[in-house]
Amino acid sequence: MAVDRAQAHAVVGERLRAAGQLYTSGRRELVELLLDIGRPATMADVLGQRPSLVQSSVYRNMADLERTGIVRRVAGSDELIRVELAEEIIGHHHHLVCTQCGTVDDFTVPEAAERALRDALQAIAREGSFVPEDHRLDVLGRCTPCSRERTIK
Amino acid sequence: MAVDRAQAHAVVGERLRAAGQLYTSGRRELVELLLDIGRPATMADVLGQRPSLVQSSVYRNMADLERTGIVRRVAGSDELIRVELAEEIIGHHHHLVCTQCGTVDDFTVPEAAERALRDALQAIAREGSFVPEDHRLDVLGRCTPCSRERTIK
DNA sequence: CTCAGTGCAAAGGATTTGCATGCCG
DNA sequence: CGGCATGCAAATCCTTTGCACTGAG
Repeated sequence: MAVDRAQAHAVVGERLRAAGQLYTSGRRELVELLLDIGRPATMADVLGQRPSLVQSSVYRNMADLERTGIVRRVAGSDELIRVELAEEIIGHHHHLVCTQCGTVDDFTVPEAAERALRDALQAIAREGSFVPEDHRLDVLGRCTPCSRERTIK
Repeated sequence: MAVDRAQAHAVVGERLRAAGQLYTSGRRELVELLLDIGRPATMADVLGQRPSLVQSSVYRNMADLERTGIVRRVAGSDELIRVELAEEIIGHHHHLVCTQCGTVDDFTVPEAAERALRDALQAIAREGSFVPEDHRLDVLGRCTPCSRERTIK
């Protein structure tokens, strides 16, 4: 997924402004970092790679960006908060979740499979009083590094 | 999904024994409770509904049951640990995750849709060095109670 | 008698909040 | 100016761990 950074920033700035918030340098840096990382990042990832950023501000800004629909939370196999840019910005995709180290990576499926999935979900959206907004299809397993390690204990 | 409790307990007891562990009353109570609740439960749910149980023991027993494959973790929209009995016991299903209150509920899709999904996943499993073990298809949205509340702020 | 399991209390780690200050519009 | 954003530190919340004790095989 090739992402036009300038455009990404434009979208983000616009959204924030629409919500009465500012696109400050701290927020810009978060968006920049997420674009760089190219996969769901934990807060530790973010803080580790941008030591200049302050923990509480990062948490608060992520929450703001999430509320504004710029960032979304991603569920891993542990209980750490992971975030990535909205699909509107980085494109539709799914996640490979390592059950051992917790790392989450992106992947896409062929359009045909994607269509089948869409159909399946359509079937779901029916009956209930539950109001569907989104969905997630994750594949759990061992990432490349972890699958190399010998069977643990 | 109708579950035969006696049989469920039999399966659990057997598995634990095979792992050199005991099916104690505390563990039995957890399994019983999970059967009652009928959906992924947080630790708070468990502790709230069984005040006699001790926090640390519940956490430890859940971890043991998870290691033994009797219980599995479920990802919600928050960072709370949620658990449910393995599909081997309660049957294959997917999850409705409320993005507002965090509640997770079970649902199943028609067999045709299930097949389509299976095919889609098959297409995924090929390419990578990632070793797939399991997958999850969740629908995110607003649960019935939350969808009734007026638009928040 | 031995080892797994339990209770209780304390520790740990991640995330959130309070408050004073700085900065953009 | 007025309000949103930031830093720093302290507070919270959930989860994990240490240790002594109990119980089943």
